[in-house]
Amino acid sequence: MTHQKLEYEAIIRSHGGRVTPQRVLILDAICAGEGHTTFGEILTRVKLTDPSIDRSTLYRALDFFEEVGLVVSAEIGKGEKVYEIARQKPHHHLVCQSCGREIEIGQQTMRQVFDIFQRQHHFQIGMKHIVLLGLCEDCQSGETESPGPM
Amino acid sequence: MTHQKLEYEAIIRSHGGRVTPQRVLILDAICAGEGHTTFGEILTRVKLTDPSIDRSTLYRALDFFEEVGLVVSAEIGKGEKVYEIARQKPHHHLVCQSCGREIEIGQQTMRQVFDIFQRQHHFQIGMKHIVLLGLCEDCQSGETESPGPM
DNA sequence: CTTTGTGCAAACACTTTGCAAGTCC
DNA sequence: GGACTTGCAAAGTGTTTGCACAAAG
Repeated sequence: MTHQKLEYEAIIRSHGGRVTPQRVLILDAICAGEGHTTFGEILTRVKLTDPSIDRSTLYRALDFFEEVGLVVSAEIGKGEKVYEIARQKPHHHLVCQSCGREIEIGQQTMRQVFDIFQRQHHFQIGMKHIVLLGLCEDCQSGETESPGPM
Repeated sequence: MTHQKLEYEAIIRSHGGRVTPQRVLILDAICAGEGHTTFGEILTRVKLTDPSIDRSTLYRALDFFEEVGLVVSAEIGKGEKVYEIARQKPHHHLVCQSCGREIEIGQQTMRQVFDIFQRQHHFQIGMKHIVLLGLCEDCQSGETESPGPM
């Protein structure tokens, strides 16, 4: 984790941002939470080291980290938002049954989907390449537009 | 929709609840929103007919409807909650690659998943029976437990 | 007539914003 | 020193709660 910190700093700086002790602390706190971590968890963890850190600082830092791609967030049930360090992962696709177009599903998206199954069925998806069929944005209007039961 | 109203009333009453014009209006408003409807949409629709209905009434009504199973809600991105009338739909499964166990994915779960693809890729999943492979709750601990990249 | 539901207003919780002081580079 | 960040406090949003009155059964 330590040598990665250098990379964080480079990314932060390359976006015109500054490396402050608060931000480092926050990143550490997110790392500390294996996988997804909630806002509250991060705040608690951060406050252990520096109780003077304000909620607004955390909000702003998380926004910034997401913006520069250091952190990804995903919504999980009950309005809870979870954060985690971004990294490269397997790909998944959406394929349009009408025009054949292939769309790569983003990391964030798949994370959200997997989290749902994990939370609601305690099931860990193991597929490294999922393909889901349906209609892409363009074909949704052109197609039969069947609004029937999902 | 009209003859279903009788069923709603029966369900409401069977739970010791009362059928008020407000509740009927709210149910109608949810029905009117083909599929998922947000809190705001429901409120707007309801207020068209009766502007005196209060937000708190809507919150309480939705809670009640969910409690008695008349309505299901699903979280979609950004803390938005969507509501819809509960009913039977196509099934999807999770299949354990270790023990072969088959788990049916709940309506709510799949709704959430589909909403994610819709929102983030504007893609409408058209599959009537999706099967996802992975590890079920029991096998997650027994198996290799590879915590590696997703 | 009893119990439940509604509307209103106040209370809460969570997030965002403005700004002066502090800090990074 | 200049630009970016922080902490604090205030303002927004969205949701919940207390209570007297109204309505359903």
